[in-house]
Amino acid sequence: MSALRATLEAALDLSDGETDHLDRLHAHAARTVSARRTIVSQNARANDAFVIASGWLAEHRTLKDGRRQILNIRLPGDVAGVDGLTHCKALFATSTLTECELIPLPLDAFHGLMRDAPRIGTAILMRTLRTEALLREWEVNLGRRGAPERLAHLLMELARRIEFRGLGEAPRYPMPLTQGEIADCLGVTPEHVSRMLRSLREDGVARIEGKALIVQDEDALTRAAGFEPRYIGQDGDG
Amino acid sequence: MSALRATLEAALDLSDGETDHLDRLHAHAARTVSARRTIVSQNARANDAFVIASGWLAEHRTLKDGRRQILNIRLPGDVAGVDGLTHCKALFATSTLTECELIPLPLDAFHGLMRDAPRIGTAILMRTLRTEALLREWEVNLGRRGAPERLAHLLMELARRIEFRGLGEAPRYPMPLTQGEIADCLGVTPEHVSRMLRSLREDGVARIEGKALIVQDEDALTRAAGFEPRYIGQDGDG
DNA sequence: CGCTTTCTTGAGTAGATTCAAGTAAAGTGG
DNA sequence: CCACTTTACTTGAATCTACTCAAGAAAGCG
Repeated sequence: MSALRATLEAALDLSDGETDHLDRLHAHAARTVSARRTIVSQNARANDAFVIASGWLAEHRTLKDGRRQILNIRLPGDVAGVDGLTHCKALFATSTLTECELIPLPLDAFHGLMRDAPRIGTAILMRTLRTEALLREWEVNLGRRGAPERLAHLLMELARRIEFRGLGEAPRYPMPLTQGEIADCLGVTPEHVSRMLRSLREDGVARIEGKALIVQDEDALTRAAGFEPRYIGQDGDG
Repeated sequence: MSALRATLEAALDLSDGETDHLDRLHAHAARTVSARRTIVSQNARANDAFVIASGWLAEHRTLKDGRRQILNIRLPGDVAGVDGLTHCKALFATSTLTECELIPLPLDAFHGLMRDAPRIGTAILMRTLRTEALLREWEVNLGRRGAPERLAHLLMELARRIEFRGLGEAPRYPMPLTQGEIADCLGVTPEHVSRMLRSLREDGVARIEGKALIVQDEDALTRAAGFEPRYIGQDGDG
């Protein structure tokens, strides 16, 4: 509960009636899901959106021949699955990357919410829309940056988003992704990710150890990424 | 006016008060913009969203060294620039690909709209959110498909969207993009686009002639694209 | 018509893949 | 806690895709 309410209150200054509506939205108890489980399958009909209380999610799509692209990483505080409002069938799958605590928001309750507390509905939609900024950055990454640049960019983006939410601090950030999953974010092979990480490690720029990312030389990583962080933060991150 | 109102009426069944609000939104006259002009620059503050009455727009982002990625193509009937509501500065540029007639929707009027006619505001936001489905498909395209597959996929997507809006019919569709622009959609070089188009032409699959795309063998093109059209249409296109 | 932009085509190159083999790490069940 | 199984990671060599550079042809535009 608090996660979503806190975000919305920062933007809106809610009335009592509105907080009531909001509380009714997450009548359901938080659901704990273990790592690497699929919450919503491609083409399935979703019944709930989720507020992520803890843990990481990935939105991804798999082609018929097995190639997979991760479209977006969702961190604690994000609202995932709002697309269920606008599409009958999920165009992409949503899976846990770590164990997650998810607070379900029943999608059918949204319609009532739009009627009875439109400011909240609008705020959630606009918040979701803000999040989509990340997708465009990923498009640039996939389309117009070379693989090492893409990797550096992904690492910087995650570090910034983690910092912004107070989930970690320089130089050490949580990093639950496997190299295979990183490969699926970047559109490259896992072998290539391994080679690129070795190069970053040997150059003393950054390393992944255990489930942590250690950024040893942030300037170098920023340069390697051509990172322009405008799209993270109040104005960009969701 | 009619473009947006027609779309919304299909979904909503508007009251008189609501159509009034909608009409007030486009108090301003349609603006004609010639081809290859930038409507909104990267990092600029936008004052209006736009309903595209006619013409094609591209959303794109340019890196410091000049590499450019087209993020999305917008066709007549689309609403562009709603992201101005959620971001102070534009994270990407918006430019005309052809001469366009654009109906400005002042962004500051949106806030009143959300208060006074929330159903309309919500409908516009949800419509925008639906459009974002295309971005995810582009991510898959850029990340996990080879260049010829990507090209075929782009052509199929455009053909379907054009058909869906009644702007063209098989086997001949409007195609105002230059090969350089296609390259910027696909994340490849213009030379490579030229080569791939030659190959499609020589195989009798599809050709671009003048400013038209002629799909000679739709099955072959669909196969070449690995095209899965679920994301176009009522449930996906915006 | 001349000028610019767009397109075409070729040859050589670089970046990332594939395939293959082996090592390390993380779970699982006794 | 250990042996076993599985998954994740590493590294190398050969291959292929798409890029770069270069130069010329065609198509638009004033």
